Amino acid sequence: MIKSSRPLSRLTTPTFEMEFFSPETRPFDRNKAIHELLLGRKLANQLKAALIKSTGDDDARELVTGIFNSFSNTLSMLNSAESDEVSRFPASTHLGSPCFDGRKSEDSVESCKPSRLKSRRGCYKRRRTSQSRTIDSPALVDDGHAWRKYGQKVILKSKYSRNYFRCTHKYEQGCQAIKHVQRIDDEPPLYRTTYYGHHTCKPLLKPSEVVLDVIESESSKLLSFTNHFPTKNGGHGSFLHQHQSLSPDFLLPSELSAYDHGDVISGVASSCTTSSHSFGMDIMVEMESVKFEDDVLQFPEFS
DNA sequence: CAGATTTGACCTCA
DNA sequence: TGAGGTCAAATCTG
Repeated sequence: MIKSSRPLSRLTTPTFEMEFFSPETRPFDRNKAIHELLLGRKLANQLKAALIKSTGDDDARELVTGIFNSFSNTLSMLNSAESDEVSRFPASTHLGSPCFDGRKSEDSVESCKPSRLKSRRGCYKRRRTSQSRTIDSPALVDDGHAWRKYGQKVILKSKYSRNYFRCTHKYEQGCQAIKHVQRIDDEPPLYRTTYYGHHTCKPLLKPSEVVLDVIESESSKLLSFTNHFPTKNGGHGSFLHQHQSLSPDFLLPSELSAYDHGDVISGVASSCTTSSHSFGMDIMVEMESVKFEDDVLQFPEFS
């Protein structure tokens, strides 16, 4: 049988890629952006210190503090693609629905529906007042997770359609994380990503491994771990904000120079803690704040 | 051919 | 009742 050609409507409908990856809005270099933000924050902090010393002007100090916090918040957004601030579905959602069984079982859905049309009745519930976390960004940010698009919808009074994504591992591992992405502005381009649920899927690498990425510049060095790693209390480590309060006792010796972009470090981050920002996300930590002992990453401030 | 995307239909809820 | 969220068949892609 000859396959029917693609309907005209599909040809005329802008694809997600066309809509989101126009030349002026192609994905940006996330690491560079993070580095620039860190640099900005550092400079704001220096300015604040200088102001305190010289003028003591409260207004100026407040302004600089605001700038500093703004940098921190943006960094936090970039790093916590998935945080535990991210929503939970209501207990009844999906898990409580008659058809939820972690699916992949397209068959299992089948099992709970006598006929195709009736089948969907009651098989899913709309999220209601579940918490969510929204990030606005000038470009699409790769949050390090594998997403699969499952829908697209024209939104009333909105120029751009909303795109719906679920975790690729939804059916294999029952991961309930989803996100909605919508372009909300033209000039400058602005994308709103709303995350619901959190990733419960396992990382791609072995739990004892993290991929190290070294971001380097004249003023500072950063380590970026592009995978999860386990913590003492069974969670996953994260280093949002905390590295601001590091003890200088742990200034990094030469060990780190032995590691380079993309290195895989075997071992366990033995002493990091989970915080309100603590799972399933990329981890950025200032180079000076970690050290290696017997190839084990040490995060002293959490010991 | 398996996995991803598209898109119309269906469903829930305000 | 209709806007928005999800499903799933059809289609595409690597």
